[in-house]
Amino acid sequence: MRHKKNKYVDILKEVNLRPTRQRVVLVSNIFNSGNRHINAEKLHEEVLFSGEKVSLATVYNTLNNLTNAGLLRQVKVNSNQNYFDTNTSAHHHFFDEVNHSLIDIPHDKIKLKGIPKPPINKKISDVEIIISIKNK
Amino acid sequence: MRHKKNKYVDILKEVNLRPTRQRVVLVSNIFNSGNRHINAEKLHEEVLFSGEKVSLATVYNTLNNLTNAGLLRQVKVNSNQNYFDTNTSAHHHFFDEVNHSLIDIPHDKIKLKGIPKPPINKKISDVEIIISIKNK
DNA sequence: TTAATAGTTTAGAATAATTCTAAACAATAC
DNA sequence: GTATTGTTTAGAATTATTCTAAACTATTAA
Repeated sequence: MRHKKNKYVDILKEVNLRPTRQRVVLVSNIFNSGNRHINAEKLHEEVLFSGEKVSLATVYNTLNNLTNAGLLRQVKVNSNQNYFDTNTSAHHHFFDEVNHSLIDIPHDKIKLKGIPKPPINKKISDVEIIISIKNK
Repeated sequence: MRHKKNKYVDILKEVNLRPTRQRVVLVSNIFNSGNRHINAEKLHEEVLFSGEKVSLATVYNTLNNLTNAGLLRQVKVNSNQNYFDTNTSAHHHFFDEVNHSLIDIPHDKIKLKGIPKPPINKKISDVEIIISIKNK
């Protein structure tokens, strides 16, 4: 049973993060179910519920680690909590103001025309479209 | 000298907010210099610096009052603090990641095509484009 | 005008998300 | 295996913001 292949261990190794028990647990939780938008508190609850003991500080650390490693991306919306998106490629979002959930919009679905030049000595690092939605 | 006309008193009256000393001070600070993007802490400093005594709680209250009255609009960016924009009409923003400042982009400068339909029973309440910029 | 009332301001406490600290612990390299 | 280095943890600290309730002030009605 030694040398069992573990996808999540490999993910962590690839970005030079030690595959500790906590990180493997978190990474598997985050990445085992398609694209997700999650916040620290919610992820912590999920992990605790699944029976693993991980502190909230570690959840924050790991989310930040993964973001810095390029495996996650932060999405800033009109909510107190920070959301982390498993989809790190260019795309946009619906933001549901009622239940604070995010829905991906594929990048090429929306065509943008006329993006102005940034001020001198500045360059564009990101273009985000957030479409807020509420109940009819 | 009674009945001196005061633009800022009128602004407050129009939205049914009592023109108290503090509110008049804040409103004149906010609106006397073209379009601005400001946060509570900064506004508080400015007002104190100008010699007026207003508590930070009142700054927060007033910013929220004015936002609810439709005289300000919140802009959510990747910063800890909330920014309030004196331009409440539809438009977009550059967000300077280095010095956390916002720059307006006129609404009709950018053409959007292909905005997807929101999920059933939801309607779009807002479309925001935030173009993050950093130093070259 | 003045008194009553209804809304506002304030200091300071409370809250909530997040980060920090430093001691205990665990993964990796040798 | 052991040393080294990185990680986790509980709890404290920090930061932005809101809340509380007492003092105060603008407005209303007389």
